[in-house]
Amino acid sequence: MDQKLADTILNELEELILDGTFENGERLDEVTLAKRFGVSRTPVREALQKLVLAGLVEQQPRRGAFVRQPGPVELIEMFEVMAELEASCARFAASRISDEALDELRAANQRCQAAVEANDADRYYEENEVFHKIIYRQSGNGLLEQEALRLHRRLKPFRRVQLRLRGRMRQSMAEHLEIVEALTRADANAAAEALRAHVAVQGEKFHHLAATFKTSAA
Amino acid sequence: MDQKLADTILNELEELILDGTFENGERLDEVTLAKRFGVSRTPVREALQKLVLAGLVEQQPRRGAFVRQPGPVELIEMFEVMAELEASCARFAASRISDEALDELRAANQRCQAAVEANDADRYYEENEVFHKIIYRQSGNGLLEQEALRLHRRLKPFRRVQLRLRGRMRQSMAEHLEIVEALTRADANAAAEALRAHVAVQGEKFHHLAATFKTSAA
DNA sequence: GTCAAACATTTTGTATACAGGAATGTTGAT
DNA sequence: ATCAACATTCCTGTATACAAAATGTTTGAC
Repeated sequence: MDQKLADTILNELEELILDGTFENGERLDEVTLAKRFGVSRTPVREALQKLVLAGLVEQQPRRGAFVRQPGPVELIEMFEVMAELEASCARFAASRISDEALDELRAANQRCQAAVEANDADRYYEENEVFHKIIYRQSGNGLLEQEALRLHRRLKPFRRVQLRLRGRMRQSMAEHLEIVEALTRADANAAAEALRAHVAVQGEKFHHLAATFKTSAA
Repeated sequence: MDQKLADTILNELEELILDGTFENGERLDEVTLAKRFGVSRTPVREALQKLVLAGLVEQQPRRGAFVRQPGPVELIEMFEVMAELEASCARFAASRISDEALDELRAANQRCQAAVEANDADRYYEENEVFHKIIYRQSGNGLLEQEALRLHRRLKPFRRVQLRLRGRMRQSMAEHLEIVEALTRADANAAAEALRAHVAVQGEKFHHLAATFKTSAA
């Protein structure tokens, strides 16, 4: 039924960090967490180790583990890499995508369109995710797919924000259509370029938004 | 001075796996490893967890940890992703590389040339690594650099083999020159394309070599 | 009053002890 | 002889105990 205790702790902790429940530099005390989850320190330590590997937590020897929310620079870097990874997925997918997957892509896109017309940002967000994940999968490269999913997940909280921008959903839709078209033509370069631009715009929009929001220091 | 025990174990284990000291499906018994390294099970477990995250070890719940050498399919996938990552590095580096780094690149290339003329494969291998790592760094994206370094390291044992092929060093050199030229012109697409091809060829050569070597099953 | 040193406290890192599940071997029946 | 059920044993996962290091506090000297 349930997996290892350490894994459940890992998931919960990850959620708590991504949700922003834990502040940025906040210290993650092992015994406190252990008590909070009602387990011993051992599974907590395991979870922390993995979070370090995932980049969510920084560990200083003999000092402890600290939440490590990405700063502006790292966010830009993550969006840049995301754009490159997705471009690569599109490049491969252009020659490898199946007809069924192309249909699924179009279907997802139509659901996106419906969400735009209903002005349903949540719905759009969900279907957009489906759209992108199909392309990851259709890269035909399991490793690339994994890496893309990993970073996608990491960027989730930040990507969501930029949909609030006026007209962003509509623009995003147009970009989707261009991507599908390029994939249909099996034009690897065009597909890669379209997806790269699509994601890069997300990064820029987010950056813009963050700049307007924050008056606090970096 | 010395880091955590668990980290040294991690490094040693990683080395042993990459060196092929441990067979593919080989089981990694915790107590055996603990005795071998003269420590308790705790740091060994930590190291194993991290190796799982790194993809070198597979863990089945309540069953144990097993060495997970990549099969032919995964190797191809890794080389493909490596090519894409390096292409991305080149793309960014084209506009971000410093003049000093360009000089270093040319210098490394000259040392490569010297190694070719001396027919010194080991020397070439080393300088080639320097060459590539400069480009990773000059992508100006720390995350991308890290990812590239990670996969580079993972592919190390497999990349080395293909240098044995007749004329490969000379061909590789020519490709290096093309890369440097594109970077000098700040031509992002050309640089990306050149590096992608350069790495892809490595993958193909390796694949070719593996096919001729192995009569054993996959 | 301030600075420094020693001590106490807290917390990480490691070792060991304990519990439950999986695999293997044995025994009995058909 | 083969198969199945059971018992034993081994190993993983978790808890706890111990050691060392770092931080904070108190006390004493200047």
